[in-house]
Amino acid sequence: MSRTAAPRPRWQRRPAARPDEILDAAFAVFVEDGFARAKLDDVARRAGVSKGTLYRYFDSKEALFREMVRAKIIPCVVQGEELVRTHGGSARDLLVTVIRRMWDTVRSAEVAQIGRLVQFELGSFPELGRFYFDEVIARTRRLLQAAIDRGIASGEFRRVPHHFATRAVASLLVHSAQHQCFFASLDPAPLTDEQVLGGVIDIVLNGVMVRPPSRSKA
Amino acid sequence: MSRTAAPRPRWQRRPAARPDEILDAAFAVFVEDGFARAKLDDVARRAGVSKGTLYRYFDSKEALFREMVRAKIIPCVVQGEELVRTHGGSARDLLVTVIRRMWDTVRSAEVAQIGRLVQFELGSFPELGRFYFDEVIARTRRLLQAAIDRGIASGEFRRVPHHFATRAVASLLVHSAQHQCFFASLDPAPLTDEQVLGGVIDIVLNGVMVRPPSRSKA
DNA sequence: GCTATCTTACTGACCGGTCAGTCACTAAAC
DNA sequence: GTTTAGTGACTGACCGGTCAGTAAGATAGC
Repeated sequence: MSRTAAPRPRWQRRPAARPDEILDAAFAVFVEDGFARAKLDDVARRAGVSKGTLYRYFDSKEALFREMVRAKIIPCVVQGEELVRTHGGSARDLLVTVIRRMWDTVRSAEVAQIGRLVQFELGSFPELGRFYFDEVIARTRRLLQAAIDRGIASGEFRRVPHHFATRAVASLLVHSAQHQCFFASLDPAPLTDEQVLGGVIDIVLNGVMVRPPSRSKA
Repeated sequence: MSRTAAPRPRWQRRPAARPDEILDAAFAVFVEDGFARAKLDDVARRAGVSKGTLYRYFDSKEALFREMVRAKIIPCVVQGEELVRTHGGSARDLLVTVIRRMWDTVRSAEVAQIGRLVQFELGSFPELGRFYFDEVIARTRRLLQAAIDRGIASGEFRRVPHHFATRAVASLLVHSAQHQCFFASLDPAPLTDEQVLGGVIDIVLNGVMVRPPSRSKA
């Protein structure tokens, strides 16, 4: 009678799948609680393994945190670089497209949460700051600057001092997105995502575009 | 012989001064370590009292944190409101002045750190979010909007949709300031504070100012 | 194809350090 | 003498990290 029962072992060996599953679980738990409050028991439970297994794949809680950030954020940067490299239209078109795409990225709860986490944990993990600056901030700046430079070359954009337009775009997008994520629910008159995005594009373009020679309305 | 010695008691009762001293110590420690990692023993030592004394003035670690945020951030908002209320010149002048003043505020390590802390701890302290939105974000927006509205009324500024200019100013300032605080040291080619501030003003004005009727250069 | 053997992925009870919060006590100050 | 600000040793919960043990599943031998 019990011949057919229990063909399923109590657990399975799945060494190839474990690391990603653990990173996903770690993301959820670190985002929820922050590094210090996050419990490895929670990560383990969520990943469907025991705590000991975590230590087979990651050296420590810190190492797990670092790998998690890396795994979640790098693909977003690569995607943006791809877009700039392959886009064909006008510079204005490219910039608007980049901004829209970047908005979708930073507006996602996932990335916004990572940004929040990283900024906070910077003080505790110096090497995390180095990594984040080099691999996320600097690369993002470079891809934005490439889009803007194209517009300067074509005469569509003015040459903003100190390449500040790049930083302005990044600041507006990141900060607005985080605001939408964390404060919109508290706002009695929140803006929609479309309104915010439109606002960012409006401010950026009208600060970046060369003034049309004559456009008086009256 | 020992008649003159030891007139100094081992400790003094100073109930009026303790709360502020404890709040200052709490600020330093919370900023350094974040809420979860901060140790009340450290706060006590820094304030020159014992841990038990903390509990005479504050109900819990959480309460201490909330009161600390309140004590550090509100004066900054009040100062900004004052400025807008009393300023006499043109709207452009007022806006630039507000931006400069606000930059000095958010650029200070103290306020940047509070912002970082608050944003991070939002998830753990719902009522902190409510307080921060109502008493910091909303009030700051209102004072910025007052400055911008003055410019719209006088014809100096265009009417940006959804009052987004207000948000753009705040985002640019806060995010740029935090960037200067936390990442400038990692940047191989950092901008000076003056350059960043100039960049913000440039972007904001050229997105906000009504285009001069004719200013063709050629 | 069936069992014996070996490797190693995985488990989970346990340990030691940490720290928020308590309380019985001390002494400053009126 | 009374009040109460202030002390600091203590406690109990919590959690990162360990490790001896278990069993999955691959491989070898027959």
